[in-house]
Amino acid sequence: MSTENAAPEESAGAAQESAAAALPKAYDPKLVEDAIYARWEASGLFNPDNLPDLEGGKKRSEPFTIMMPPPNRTGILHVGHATGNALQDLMIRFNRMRGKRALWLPGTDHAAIATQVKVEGILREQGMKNPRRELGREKFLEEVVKFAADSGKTIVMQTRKMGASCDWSREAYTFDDARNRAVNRLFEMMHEDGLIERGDRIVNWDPKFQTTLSDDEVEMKETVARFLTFKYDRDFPIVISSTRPETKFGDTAVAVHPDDARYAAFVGKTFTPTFCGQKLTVRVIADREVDPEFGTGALGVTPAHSMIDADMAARQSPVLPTVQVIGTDGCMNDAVPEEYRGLTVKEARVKIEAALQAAGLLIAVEEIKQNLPVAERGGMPVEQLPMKQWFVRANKEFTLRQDTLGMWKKGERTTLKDLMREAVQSGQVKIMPEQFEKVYFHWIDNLRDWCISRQIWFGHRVPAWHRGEEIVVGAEKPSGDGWEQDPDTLDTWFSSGSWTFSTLGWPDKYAGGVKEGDLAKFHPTDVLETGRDILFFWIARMILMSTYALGEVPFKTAYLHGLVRDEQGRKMSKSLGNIIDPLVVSEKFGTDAVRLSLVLGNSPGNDMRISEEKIGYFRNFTNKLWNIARFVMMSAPGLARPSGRPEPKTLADRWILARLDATIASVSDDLEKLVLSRPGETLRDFTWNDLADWYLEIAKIEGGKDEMLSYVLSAVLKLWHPFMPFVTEEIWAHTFAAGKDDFLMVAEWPVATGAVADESDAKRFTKLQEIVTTIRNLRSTHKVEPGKRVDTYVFCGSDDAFIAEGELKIIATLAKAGQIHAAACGKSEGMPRPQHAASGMAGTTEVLISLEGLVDPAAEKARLQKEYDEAAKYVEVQSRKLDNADFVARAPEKVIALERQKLADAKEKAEKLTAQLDALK
RNA sequence: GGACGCUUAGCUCAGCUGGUUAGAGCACCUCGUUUACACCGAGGGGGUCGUAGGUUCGAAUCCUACAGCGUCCACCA
Repeated sequence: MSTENAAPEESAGAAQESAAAALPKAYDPKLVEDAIYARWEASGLFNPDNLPDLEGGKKRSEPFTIMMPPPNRTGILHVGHATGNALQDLMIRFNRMRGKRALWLPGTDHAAIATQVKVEGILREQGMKNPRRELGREKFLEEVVKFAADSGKTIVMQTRKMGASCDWSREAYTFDDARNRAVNRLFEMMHEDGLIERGDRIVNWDPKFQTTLSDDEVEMKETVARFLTFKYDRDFPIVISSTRPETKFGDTAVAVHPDDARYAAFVGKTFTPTFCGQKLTVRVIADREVDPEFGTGALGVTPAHSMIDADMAARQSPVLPTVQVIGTDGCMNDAVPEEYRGLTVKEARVKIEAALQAAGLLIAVEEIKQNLPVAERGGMPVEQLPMKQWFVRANKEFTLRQDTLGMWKKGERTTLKDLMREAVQSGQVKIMPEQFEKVYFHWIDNLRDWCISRQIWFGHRVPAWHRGEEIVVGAEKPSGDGWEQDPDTLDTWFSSGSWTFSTLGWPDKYAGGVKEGDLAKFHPTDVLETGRDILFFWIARMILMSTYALGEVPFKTAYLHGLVRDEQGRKMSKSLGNIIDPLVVSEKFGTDAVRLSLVLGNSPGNDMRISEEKIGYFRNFTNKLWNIARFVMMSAPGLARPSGRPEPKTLADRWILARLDATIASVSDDLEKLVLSRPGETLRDFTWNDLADWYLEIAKIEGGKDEMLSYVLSAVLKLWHPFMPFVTEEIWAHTFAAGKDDFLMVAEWPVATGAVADESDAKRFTKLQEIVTTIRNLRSTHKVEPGKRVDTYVFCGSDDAFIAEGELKIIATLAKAGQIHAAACGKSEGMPRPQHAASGMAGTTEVLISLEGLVDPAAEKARLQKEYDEAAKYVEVQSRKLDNADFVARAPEKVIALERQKLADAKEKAEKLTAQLDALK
């Protein structure tokens, strides 16, 4: 890794110069990105097992692991994926350069229902009416598998385009054989522990896609509903209300509040009213959940079609019977009178209202706002139906297995809910941003049993076998004849819940509670970075699965990014036409620019806005860095890979090294803490302001900067690499790379070497900048011709650092001053003041430029007067503050000293401005 | 109904545990073809930090209430 003894300096320099000249003036990402990615991939360095030892031969020991949230194989990557990729690659590349064994494991998600729905849609567009029926299970699945395969390929290609340094040799798919073994094993274990059971419960049913849904897949949509107040029949003594009269055929009770005097006499009695031609058996029950203020204070209880009613029914003794009146097709079933059978719920609702009206039973109709449960996917209404399904029991007590790792005590009684809660409460899993932990706990508190069986075809088949009434759980078909595998598939989140450990070899690499291979090396993972919208769907379920199966958390930190919105803050959607396709903008502006625009200004949990304008800004920045490199290559003929920190020769050298050190320290510290936006901003400020605008300009003046420029540029490239890998790697190849196989990607992260500029250096440099700015300002306001050099006089204030000859030359050049007359504090007596001059203040330093005739004396006077007024006002404010006895008595010594200094400076400034004003007369 | 978050320059946002004469980028105005960069450089204008109280020597920063916006959860049959 040493280049010190390369070619003789001169020829190396010449080569460099011509190389720089050969570089185009503008960086063109299109020409280099694909080739760079191909070289990275070919190097094998994405695989942590191939990473080189550290300097001094030290082995990499500490792992750093991220599991890529597998994108759904439903199409193409969107800007949300690109955001995740940029953030994860940033963390991975930083930690790789820091010397860790960095593993970023990629993959894709079969996404069961989402993919099947997508393919059904495509087949319908192609003319099929009912693809599932027309094709049959086997043929239909072939179509889905084919689609998923294509989609998977596209996604992997797109992930490469984004520059993701993930280990493709370990790529996983949620629906491959290894993941299937994990799913089956988990199902068996949980079944053995009584945590998975088959039961008759009320489930969410999607009549359109003909499948159950979990609670999290159901959303509430506000709608206007007709709220009917009526009686079942003339003789029934209680008036009830409902927005869904069609379900009343399934009523088995009327519930009232136990303290409601109006109905107390009826409680416990059973009636047999006839509702729209159907004889009901209705018990009047008391339940504290009933709100006596709402409606009539009495409600018809329909245990078959409402989870809440079902809960109420279960609390009764004896338990209320369940009468199902709606079928899986979303239509009234045979349990209702003939005239209603086969009607959709909507049709039945209208018909019943009319019937009640005709019979004189309808007392009132009111339009009310109501939240209707609809499918998260598709938006169609969801029915609650009683069905026999498989459930994960969140509240069931069980005994922790003996072969878990013992982060939780083996053999103890617990519940899945408690495991999920404790993982975060104990601090073993940290959620960023922290406020999401509350949301997480709240979700756990409200969690019901999780229905995991789905009636769709694409997915992991439930590992259970039926023969008549017999059921056997297991991946293998039981011996004997007549066994049929359960036709249902598992909720896609059941399989993705095991993502962090199934991808590392579980269960094969987990014998008797001992982790082996990758599982031992990389689990628990370090960070799980994903969108905040899947906190419940996925984060919570991974914690559940991992703590249950391994007794170990899946990751130490869950980092949740917000939604990416358009520049007006709207969600991106096809219908709005405001979608930003990461690949399209990468093509236009370069991948690095896209990545920067997704990382800078992005804080965990908060939505962020993105626009082409913003990406364009970062494209400009990549070009800026490119040109900084071009400049360094041209102006430093001895450019070479630095072996250590060079010896600074001038004030500017000491200053830039100190600034670089501070930048390295701050950027490293932030990235360690997973603060990802601020370090990018810190770096940008350093690169653009300190380095390009000041140091490089000074380097042109001072010269002899080969070592300094080599050192600073190489550090800057390393610091930027995790943020914008392509342009930095490309520059590296043209500058410091020892050969084709020497990648910046595995260069070691810079270390702050300790401040080299003391406080007086920093102060002197700041003063230099202020003086330059003041002169430029004077020239600009007095419209001095651009090329014209004017004599300049600088009178340092009482607190100013001495300005040396070398610095005067810098000031003169940067500010295009002519001769500079300068005097340090207390040495200005002999120095002449110009006759005709424009004057200004750089802090307490007076700056005058000699002018033949002022452009506008009145304007100049007004300008100085304004400046004086501000200074005078500040003097007043500060004086008042320091005259305040309470302030002087209570504020800390340091603050008081600081305020005194500010007052003194302001006074000095005001005095000098007074003199300047006088001189104008 | 409950919880959480946001409200700082025309726009997008920084301002960590209270002490800056309140910052950046974009946009805007003026000037500039100086051999890294016009995907650039130099200079400039622009904010009583949502409102009202409170704590404090001192509040954009802490507390309370209110308003507006947003998100999540629950859901009254």
